[in-house]
Amino acid sequence: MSRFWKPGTEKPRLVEDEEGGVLFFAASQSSSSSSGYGYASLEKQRQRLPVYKYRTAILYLVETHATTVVVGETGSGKTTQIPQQYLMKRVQYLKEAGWAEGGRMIACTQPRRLAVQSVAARVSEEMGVRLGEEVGYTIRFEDITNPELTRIKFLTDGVLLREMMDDPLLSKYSVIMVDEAHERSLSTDILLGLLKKIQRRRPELRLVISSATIEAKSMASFFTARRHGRNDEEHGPKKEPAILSVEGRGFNVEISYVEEPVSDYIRAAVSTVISINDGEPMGDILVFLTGQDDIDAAIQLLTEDSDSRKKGLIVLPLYSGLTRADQDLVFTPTPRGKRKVIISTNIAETSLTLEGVVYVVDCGFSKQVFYNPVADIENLVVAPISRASARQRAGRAGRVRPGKCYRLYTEEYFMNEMPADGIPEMQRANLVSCVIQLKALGIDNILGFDWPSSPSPESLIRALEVLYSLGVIDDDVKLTSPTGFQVAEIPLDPMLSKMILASNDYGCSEEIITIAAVLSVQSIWFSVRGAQKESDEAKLRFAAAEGDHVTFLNVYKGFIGSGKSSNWCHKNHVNFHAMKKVEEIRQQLRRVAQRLGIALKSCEGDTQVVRKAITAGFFANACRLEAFSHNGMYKTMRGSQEVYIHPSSVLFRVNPKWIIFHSIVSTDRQYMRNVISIDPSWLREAAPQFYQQQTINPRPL
DNA sequence: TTGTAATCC
Repeated sequence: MSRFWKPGTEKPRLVEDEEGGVLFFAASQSSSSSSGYGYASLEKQRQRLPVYKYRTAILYLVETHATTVVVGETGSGKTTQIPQQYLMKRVQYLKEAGWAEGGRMIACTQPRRLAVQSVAARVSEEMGVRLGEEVGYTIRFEDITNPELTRIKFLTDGVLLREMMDDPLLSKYSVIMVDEAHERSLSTDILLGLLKKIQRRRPELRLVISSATIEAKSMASFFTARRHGRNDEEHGPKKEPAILSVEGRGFNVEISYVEEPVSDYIRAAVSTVISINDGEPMGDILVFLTGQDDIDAAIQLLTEDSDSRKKGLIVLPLYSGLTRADQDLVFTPTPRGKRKVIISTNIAETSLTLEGVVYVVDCGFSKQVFYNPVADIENLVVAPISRASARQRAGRAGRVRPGKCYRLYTEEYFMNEMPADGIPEMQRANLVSCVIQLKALGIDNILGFDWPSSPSPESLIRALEVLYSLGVIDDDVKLTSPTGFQVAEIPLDPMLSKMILASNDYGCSEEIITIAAVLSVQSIWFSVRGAQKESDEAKLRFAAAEGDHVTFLNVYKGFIGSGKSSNWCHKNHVNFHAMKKVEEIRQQLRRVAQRLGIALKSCEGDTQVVRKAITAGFFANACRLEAFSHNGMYKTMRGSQEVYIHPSSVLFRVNPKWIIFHSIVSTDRQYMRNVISIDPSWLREAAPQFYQQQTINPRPL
């Protein structure tokens, strides 16, 4: 298809930069107003967005380049504007050219569900169409699109990856925009690698990669073909990616650093808040700490300070584990004469935007997961953030007017020691799900896959080992049929998927699907700090001697028996919202299971078959109680690691001889969460090649 | 005798 750019119309100024990319500089000097939108019409608001000025450039670049990297801060309007500007031009062109519409859609991916919903709503409003018609969205459990009408579709990158299993070339789409690519989430990175492959097969496909930082350069070089073919513009797009820089809408943020490194960032954060309150004009304060413990400690210190109480500080915590009602408190407008202090985890860095923040206090750390492929254990550790994160945090102060950011580390540290970019999740995560997804898409050479950032070979090999032991891949590292394909089809971790497949043989698919759904939510228990005692007592009402998984079945049964009552949940310290989510996941899994030919069947209380099915998926997590152990020490069958049952488990202090755990949290010890007792003979039944006879019999000490 | 950074299908 030829491009629609028409010579003679307004032409963007393009400048070749030193690396062969195309950099577009602002065509107009007129500054767009950045202040609040007031009562301006939507169209007026839109014209104020920086990206509006660049629309012809964007259209031109996308038409003439296979890949366009758009760099722009949040708020530049690139997410909402690029898809619709592009669509309108394209539809107009196709009409003018007398062509029927190709029927292909524009996809725009986001890492988070909430972003998908809000951006789709915004764009449909701007275009004056009903959501779900020309503009729609798809997230898990929600498909608000119409196959006949939808032209722009917003979706999570996870959903787009799932769509590839049915349509590997994503042939439904003519343009795919990957937003927030700089966040480098696992699914974004997988998607980028796959899109690069698709591009070779579909030269007419256009990619727009949107990134917030100077990471644009590495994105562009990733999408640059290794061997440069002839760039024949008459017959196709340029292979070299274009880079388009869109100015941001934010205000200046004045940065200050501490002169000496601080030894206690919580105390430092609190005293910074107090001095802002004493010496700076009105405006809310956002403090970045690492987790709930830090936040509670800081709030404690702040409320002890009688001065801050007197001076009308409203102190609010913010983290994902809070209830929605508590989270919503941070969005309520600050009363006149008062000042809000929001003490938050990383959730305020990317996932939600707080209006009214003028001051940011940044401790320089966040909690991050690191996967150890040798031990096959994920650790959550407090680690230094990157300079990119630090800039993102600072930017949160400049959304309504010029702001200030107080960094609780030295400028020297920022310049010389702080890493420029964070480590992509791909290099920190367990890759079992990622590898099976690629396998299902026919990527044979996983180790040689062209990743945006290569994961460690150790992690890949560990993932392949796990999949091999599950019987999901064979000796030739190919997906087995039907098991491998079925496991890939189920939207869960492969060990959970295998457990569901096995439940068919044991006649307990209804129970196992419930268990899989419960294990997919954070926690079904409602926990209030300081009220563990009541919570523990409530838990005992459901406790099963077999372990936590069977306990979940009892809770689920009670929940259904109550008519899914929130009151029942409240009385039993069960999290109603978590149970609603369990129901949703459960319904989806039942549909998938039926599609795979799994009979939906209940074992009517036979907990032995339930535990056997669990063993079929989680045999690698078997542990044996150490002989003569007085403190409940277990050792993993694989690797002989010291592990303990988590005190929140119903089997805590019960210490059955043989158990299987679902996951490990490592703090001062390695604690197993969600454990179930088993008979060791089931291990050989589930995985004969994994458990040789001799490893199960206790060795002489 | 204890903890839950943030996401997603």
